[in-house]
Amino acid sequence: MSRKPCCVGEGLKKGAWTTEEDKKLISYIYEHGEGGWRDIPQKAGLKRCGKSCRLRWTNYLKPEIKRGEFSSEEEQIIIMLHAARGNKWSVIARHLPRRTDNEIKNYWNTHLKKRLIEQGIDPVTHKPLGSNTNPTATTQPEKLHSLDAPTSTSLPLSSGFNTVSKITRNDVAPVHGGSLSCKKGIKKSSSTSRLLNKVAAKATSIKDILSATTLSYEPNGFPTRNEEDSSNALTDFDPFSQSLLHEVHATSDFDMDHDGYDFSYFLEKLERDDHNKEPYMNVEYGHDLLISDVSQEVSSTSVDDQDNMIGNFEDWSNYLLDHGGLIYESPYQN
DNA sequence: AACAGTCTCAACCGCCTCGAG
DNA sequence: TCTCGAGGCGGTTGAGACTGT
Repeated sequence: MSRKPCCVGEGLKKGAWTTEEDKKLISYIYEHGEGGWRDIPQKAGLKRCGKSCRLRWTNYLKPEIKRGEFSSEEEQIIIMLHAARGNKWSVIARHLPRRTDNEIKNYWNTHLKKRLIEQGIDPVTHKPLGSNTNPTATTQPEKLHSLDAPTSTSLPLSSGFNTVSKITRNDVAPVHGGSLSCKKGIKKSSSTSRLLNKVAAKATSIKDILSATTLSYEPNGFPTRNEEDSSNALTDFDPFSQSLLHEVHATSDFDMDHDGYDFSYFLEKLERDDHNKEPYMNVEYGHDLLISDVSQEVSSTSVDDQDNMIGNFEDWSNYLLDHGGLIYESPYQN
């Protein structure tokens, strides 16, 4: 017994939405609010199925959606979260204010995945491609960590990171076929390790990010317009402002051309901490690094969950800040 | 200019989850 | 407890844009 498909109906239109249809949908939702998607097409005078209306609204028309090119910080947060959670686009989207899961998914599939491959990193496992046999997957361990990090980065098999290594773009053999292009404004990516350091530097602003994007809504589903508070945050807020970037660049010697990929060390530390039951960050690899309990995944409206996420973010950033010397010093750097 | 190959991303599809009755 | 429908989610598709020859 199979369920009747949602979008079965005579004369229902498919394909690209027209401006006129958009106007009708926006107008209806502005007046009546979101919800009751099944009834919206008829009430709004649209020959679309409710699901199509919902997708069009949530992925494209919703006023708070941020469109346009992803910043390098957004890119790297995606990479990091993908490493932690896999293709959980909706979970990743919750950590990227004003981005939709669909947009993130598309961006991953068309840009980031290729770039990781180009760098010799398996986009599924986030391990070096062919790590068991690839001699380039090992580098001088003494160069990897300036603190008391172990010189070996091997992990137990169960961790899924048994052969994690530090690699640089210069280390990576050309991808088979070698024609992965970076089109349309794609910048050379920086490494996840730099991401972690950058995010750590910014992590103290995460509360601001979250609070700035905690919007109140009118009954019609649109953000409350209040010049004094959250609406300013909505329209003006840029979680990756140039001033922040400037600070980060100043402290991390940001260099797009010489990248490491030492996220693995971070994960290794998590693994060790978990085994040792160290209190300050008790999460396992495979759990959300920001939201340690899957059952507590963030609801965008839950204060408790948000606090929980902030707490995890702080733990995470503290870890990174405590290991500020993690940045891999590439032997190829000048 | 024309064509073919490639890329991008909006939109669709089908399954899953959750809550109401 | 079960059924059903709404909404959510991740994978996939295909039209149009872009690029190379």
